[in-house]
Amino acid sequence: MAEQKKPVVASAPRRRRSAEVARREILDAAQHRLDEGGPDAIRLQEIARDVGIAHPTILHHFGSRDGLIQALDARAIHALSDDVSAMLQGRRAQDSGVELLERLAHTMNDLGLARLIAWWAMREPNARALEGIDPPALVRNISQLICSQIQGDEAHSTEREELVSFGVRLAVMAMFGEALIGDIMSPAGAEERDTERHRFRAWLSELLVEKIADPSDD
Amino acid sequence: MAEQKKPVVASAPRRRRSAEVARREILDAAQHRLDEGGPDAIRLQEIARDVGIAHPTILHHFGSRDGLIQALDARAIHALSDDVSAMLQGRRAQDSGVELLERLAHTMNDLGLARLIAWWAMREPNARALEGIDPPALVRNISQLICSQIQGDEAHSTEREELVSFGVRLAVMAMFGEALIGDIMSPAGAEERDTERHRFRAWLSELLVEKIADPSDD
DNA sequence: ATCGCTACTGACACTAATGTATATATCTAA
DNA sequence: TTAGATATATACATTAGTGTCAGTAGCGAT
Repeated sequence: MAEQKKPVVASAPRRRRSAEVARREILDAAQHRLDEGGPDAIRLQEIARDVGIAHPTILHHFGSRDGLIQALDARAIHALSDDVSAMLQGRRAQDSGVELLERLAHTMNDLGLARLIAWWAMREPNARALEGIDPPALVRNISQLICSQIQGDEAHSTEREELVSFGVRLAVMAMFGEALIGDIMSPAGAEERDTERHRFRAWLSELLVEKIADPSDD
Repeated sequence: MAEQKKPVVASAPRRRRSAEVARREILDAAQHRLDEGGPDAIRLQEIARDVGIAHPTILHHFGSRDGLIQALDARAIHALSDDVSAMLQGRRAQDSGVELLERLAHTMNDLGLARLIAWWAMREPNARALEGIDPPALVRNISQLICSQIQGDEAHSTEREELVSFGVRLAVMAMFGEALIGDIMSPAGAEERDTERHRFRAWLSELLVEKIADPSDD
């Protein structure tokens, strides 16, 4: 009974990925959509079209749209974690502020972290800690990690602690802002804009190192 | 034929606002929704319920959901404009960096400007200049306005111009970031958090004034 | 080779949100 | 008081987007 309708046109030959690869491709496409058009642009059908699959496949891999978004969050969080720990292991940050800022800028921009964070922040009231991953807490912890790393093992006063935390906070804020609205703030063309941003970061790192290394005020 | 169904329960007595008041109430509610739950939370039916009206009334006043959002944008832009020009007229900003920052923080936070800007930025690729209002351009222009105001009428070198623009840029970025993810960065309770933020702003303004007033480097 | 697992698909059901049509109530003005 | 204008309501249409289901096809293992 109920004979299955045969498609009139032969459908394109099916490509079968491993589950892992499929998940990665889907996440990449979703990330791309988010970067291009914001949260509203994360549509299962669109993402599926980008990857070249049918949208139920996404649901097969992630369970639901929300599952996909959670996976997106989790991936970004882990990327940030790895990034930061690599950065901290590599060198004592204090003596090369520029590299720290550049690295931070890269993570915020190219990995699309700034957009994700901003999105979390907007949903914050209902921001649930998903499967053990609490993005806000992790960002906070990471910034504290950087603070302690900069301060090293030397004994330090409360004022100095605050000084360092303000410095890190400023750096994070600035790089976050740059990633999100840097384009808005600088009117120049693409090429010029890049060098301008580099100079801005260099200027900022100098400012920070100066201020933090020599707490001459109050 | 087709006799109109009479409502069984007497509906609440209708309150009739002026168009202006209605628009304002609706915009307020929409803004509130945006602040609470992010862009996705801007739902006509929910907003209507908040105001105490039926959702077609919103469509009557704004034409469409998109019209509502554009009105929201426009209102925020004008608020920012007014805010900034008032700030600039009031005093030469250079000698009181704190007030400038506080004012900026207020606009970003309480007026919900940061969220709107972030939202624009996310949709940026397709960000259309709506009915003569181009939010990114306006933000950019305003920051340039501040720059010129700070620099005053004195003759100034290119380096100094860049210095000032970097300073303003940093201030805007920091206040923008604070408004969006300030909560994430500071773990403390609400009371303590506020004073912490004030101290951060004070610190930053000092930093900026110092650096800009005395360009001793490079 | 063929067998089983599962990635994948097309068709469809369901929901929720926007938008439309038309009637009604309230305010202002004469 | 009446008349016009319009802010508002109810009911419905439409669409778009998520999620379900049952069947298909590619790949690895025996």
